[in-house]
Order: sequence, then C-alpha cells, then structure tokens
Amino acid sequence: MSEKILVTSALPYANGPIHLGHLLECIQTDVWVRYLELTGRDVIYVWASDTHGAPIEVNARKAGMSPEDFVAHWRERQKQDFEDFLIGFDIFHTTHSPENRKWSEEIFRRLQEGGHIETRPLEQWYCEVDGRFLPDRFVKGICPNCGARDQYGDVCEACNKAYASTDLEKPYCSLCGNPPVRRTSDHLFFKLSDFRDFLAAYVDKEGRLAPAVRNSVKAWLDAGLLDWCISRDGPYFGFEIPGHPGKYFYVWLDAPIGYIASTEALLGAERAVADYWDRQAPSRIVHFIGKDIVYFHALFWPAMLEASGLRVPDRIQVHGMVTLGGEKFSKSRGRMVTAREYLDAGIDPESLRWYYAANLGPEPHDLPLTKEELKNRVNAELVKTLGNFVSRALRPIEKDFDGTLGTPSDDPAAREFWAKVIELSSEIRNGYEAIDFRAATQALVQMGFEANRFLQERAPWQRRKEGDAEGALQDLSLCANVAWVIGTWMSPILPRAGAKLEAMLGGVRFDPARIAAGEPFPLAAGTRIGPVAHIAAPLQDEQLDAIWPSEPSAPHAAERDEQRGVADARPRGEG
RNA sequence: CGCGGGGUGGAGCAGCCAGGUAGCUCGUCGGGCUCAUAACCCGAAGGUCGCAGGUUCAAAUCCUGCCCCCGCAACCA
Repeated sequence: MSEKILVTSALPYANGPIHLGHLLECIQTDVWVRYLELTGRDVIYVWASDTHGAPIEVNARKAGMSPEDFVAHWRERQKQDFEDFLIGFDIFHTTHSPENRKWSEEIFRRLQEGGHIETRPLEQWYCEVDGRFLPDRFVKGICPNCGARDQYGDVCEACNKAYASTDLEKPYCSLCGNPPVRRTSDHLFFKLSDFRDFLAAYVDKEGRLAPAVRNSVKAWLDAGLLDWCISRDGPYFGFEIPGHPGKYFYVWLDAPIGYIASTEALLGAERAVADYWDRQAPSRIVHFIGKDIVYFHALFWPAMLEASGLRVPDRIQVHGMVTLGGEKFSKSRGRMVTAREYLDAGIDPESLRWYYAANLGPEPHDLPLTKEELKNRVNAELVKTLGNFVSRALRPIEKDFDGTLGTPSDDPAAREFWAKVIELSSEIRNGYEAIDFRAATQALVQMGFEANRFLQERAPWQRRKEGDAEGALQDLSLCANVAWVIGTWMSPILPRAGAKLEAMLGGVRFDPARIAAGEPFPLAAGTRIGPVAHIAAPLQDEQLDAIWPSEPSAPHAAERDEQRGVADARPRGEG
C-alpha cells in the first residue's frame, strides 16, 4: 500500500474566531486522518488560513490594522483553537505566502496559455467616497422584488429573491452610507464552459462525490456553466495579477491553490508536485468541505487543475451545516458558541469530537447541535457505556490482582464474546473507511454493551468472593483486552482518551491489525496495567448553560406564521 | 412549474441506491445487580414508515401525483 494520501479541510477565513460550527469539518477530517494513520497509511493533512478578499481589507481597516497583521492575528488565534481541539494537521500555512503567490501566478499563466481567460467589461457599483467598487455584500438598498429595505446586493433576506446588485433601488454603500455610482471596469473571466464535458465526466466518476452531492452538481451542469470572474479591483487584499496592474486575483481563485502551496511549504516544491499534485503522482487527494462551497470545489477547482495539467481531487467529502436551535450559526443574532468559550468553560474538547463523530454520516445532512443532545450522547455513550466499562474491567485488576493480567478466559461463552468483539471491529473499520463515523461509533457503543453484559453475566466480583479468584482474573483479563480494542477504535475520535487508555494498559500500542480471528490476545498474561483513571468525564449542565445562547431557538413555525406579515414590513437587519 | 435535501413509535436519527420479520440512542414503565464515573444488565409498552394511487407473490424501499419542512441560488463553515 504505497498510495500517498493528501487530505485537506477547507481553509478557514482569517477574519474572526472559530465557532463550534467550523469545528465540524476539521474534526471530521482529523478523525479520518487519524484512522488512516492508525492503519499504517501514508497520509498528510494539509491546511492553511484563507487570508484574502475585500472583507479582510475592510475589517482590517476597521480594526486599525494592516491586512497583513490582521490575518496573522486571526491565523494564530484559529490555529490555537484547532490545536486545542486536537486537530492533528501537518501544516497550517497561509494563503498570503510566497508559495501561494507563485502557484496562483503559475496556474493563471497556464489558464491563459490554454486560452481559457477572457477580458470583458463589467458594470458595478462604485463608491466615490470610499474610492472602491462595491461587491454584492457591500451595497445595500431596497429589494426590487418585495420592497424590503436595507437588503444586500445579492439576495433579499425578506423574500429570498436573488437579483443583481445593480437592480437594487435606492442603493447605498454599506461602509459609508452614500449612494454609489455605476462604473465600468475590465475584468478577467475564466471560461468554465470550456470544461463542460470534462466536468460532466469528472463528477460522474463513482466514489468522487456522495450521490446527493452529485445530483446537485449535475443540476448545475445541466443549467449551464457561467464564466467566472476571477479579478477584483483595488483596494483589495490579495495578489496583484501579473500584466494587469490594479487588478487582483479574486480570493476564491487563490484559496484552493493554497492546498498546493501548503503542500509545498510542508514538503518542498519538488516533492509536493512529484508525490502529490502531478497527474502521474501515486497519490489520492481528498478534500473535506461544507455543502456551501461545493460549487468551488467540484467545478471551478477541478477545471483549474485540469487546465493546468495537475492532478484533480479524487474525492470531495461534503458535510452539512451544524444548526443551533434549528438554524445556522449567526453571530449577529447571538446564536453561536465559539471554540474558545467551549474550552474556557472547562469542557473537554473530546466531548464535541465524540458528538460530531457519532452524528456524522457520509451524506451532507445538516447536524443539529443542542446542549441536551450533546450531554446525552457524551454521558450515555462515552462515559456510561464505554468509560464505565473500562473502569469496571480495570479497577478490580488493579485493586485485587496487583495490576497484573492473567490468561483470558477461554470457555465457549468467552470465545463467543471475543468473536463478537472481532465482528464489531470489522463493522467499525468499514465505517471509518467509508467516512461513516456514525456507523463506526454505533458499532463501538454496541461493543460497550456487549462488554458490560459479559461482565454482568460473569460477575467476576462474585466469583472472587466465592473463592474462584483465578476465574475472576481470567474474565477481567479478557475484558482488559476488550478495553484495548475499544481504545484502539476510539483513538481516532478521542486521541487524548485513547492515549490515556493505551498507557493504562501497559503501553501496548494500539493496532487494528492485531484485532482479528486467530490473532493472539494483544495483552499477554503478566502485562502490568495502571494506574487506572477515568477516560472521560460527564458533561455538567452548569458548564453548558454558561456558554450556550440563552434561548437559541427561533419562534416555532406556528408563531413564525403569525409574525410573517410583520416580518415582511420589517426585514431582519443584521442587528 | 428555479435547484437540492428531508418527512420513520414522545425526541433525535439509521434503513431506501441493489424490494422480503421496522433498527439504534435517549425518554417512559417493570425487574435484576451492587464490581464500576448514582454507573451496569434484563424485560415491556409505544410506529397505518407525510398523503393518495400504481408496479409486484411481497413496498419504508421502485414509479406517478399531491401536501408540508429545511437548505441553496455562485462572497455565510
């Protein structure tokens, strides 16, 4: 198995704190990467901070900082948050780097040489006060469809109608409030339509996209591909386009290129290409993204790579959005919990990792996050079923048998139990392979049930009281081996708890290859265990109450219907 | 007729692609155990699988129509 796997998470935008919703993606990525490492695969996890664009430029100015300092600041903060949630990336680079400039220019050059770049005039709003063109989100006005006031230039939040920003009535600049003027400027377009046939075949390939994702991408293809504007006028924080002074690469052009640039920063230019991004490279490239950016990753990005003669992604794994109280995270409406708040409240980051893993299937379904569900899942499955089993098995060995294992029981019932553990192990393995962590955790919890039942039926505490200490130790030793199996399978999700358990069990390295019929028990007689400690702590209401939005849920459907008339007249502002 | 996803016991979700006894966690009720993180185990109640047709020996699963919810609509992770 010499295949070299390169895994990425989408690059987080360097303009604010990480919240629990962002964490879904990197936790999913990290669990898979750790699983691959556990099974001995050659894998790297390449990541970076996404640093360009008009919002960065504007927000930096508002913060009284240079864009460079601004993105450096948020990159550091975010990196720390990710590390504290035990995300084991190999590199967290930045798109504002020499490598990324080089690759952006290089890929642009190849697109140009291929005849895929076109120049066309584009009319946009221009604010003479701020001296800048206004992207859709920077111009507000009255919705041309329903008349709601203070709507952004792309879509009306009151009636959900999409339109061009130039259709807005009474437009004003969202920065200074003055009315903008129309102004025309030449822009560069990437002719995505050149790649229609390539993309149709690309998305059709089995295993590349989940069926539901493939359907929606195909719908886009059938609707026709629009050429993509890849330039922006200054002032803009980004890379100036060679040969086009005053024009900058649109952030979404250089952001995915950041995957390549970061690979280079990690391994050097030669290996980055030869081992991973060359068409002939012995590699497999897997992107983890949210469903909101499928268009960029499943269409623009493969087309850019194809046009540049580089390797296209082998798999694009799409997840849904985390919802809080039925709606997406929203800073302005106070509906969010940041990663830092979670940590500062003293809550174990592994609890969130478990919750997400236990709810993540391979399809891009949204994932509701409530403090009740979070607490329930963690306490019931992780603490009571799995964690408690470990204590039940190991404590008595430590206490009554000097922490030294005997030979595991070998009667028919014990053999049947161990066979069940091996059977469930293969279910868990399949779940991990398919990035179906919900299936993996379910089988793991099932193993916990089986293990607790075995203890219940064997009652080693009873056997010992009745004078059969040897038999009791044999049962407990079998359970210690099962604890080792459980530790193996939980370690991708819970690296800290896993490491703790591994150390408790004599430091015998977790290795799935040793969990198979016919293999000797991983923990031989005579293995010393301990000191025994809890591997996970139950979540407390007070901890969660302290950081959770007080009443996150929006009005119920019935109430909302009642209010609809009002809502039309008074559109939701950004607060 | 914009596109996509979804409607499964009280809650949250699997199952649907490759039709064949409706599954999981929580919750509820009853019992057991007392080794373990007031933890664990067993049993029970509870479902016309959104509605209506169709195909089939057989439909949660395939087909058609309808109702309802959510997301997206190219700068929201």
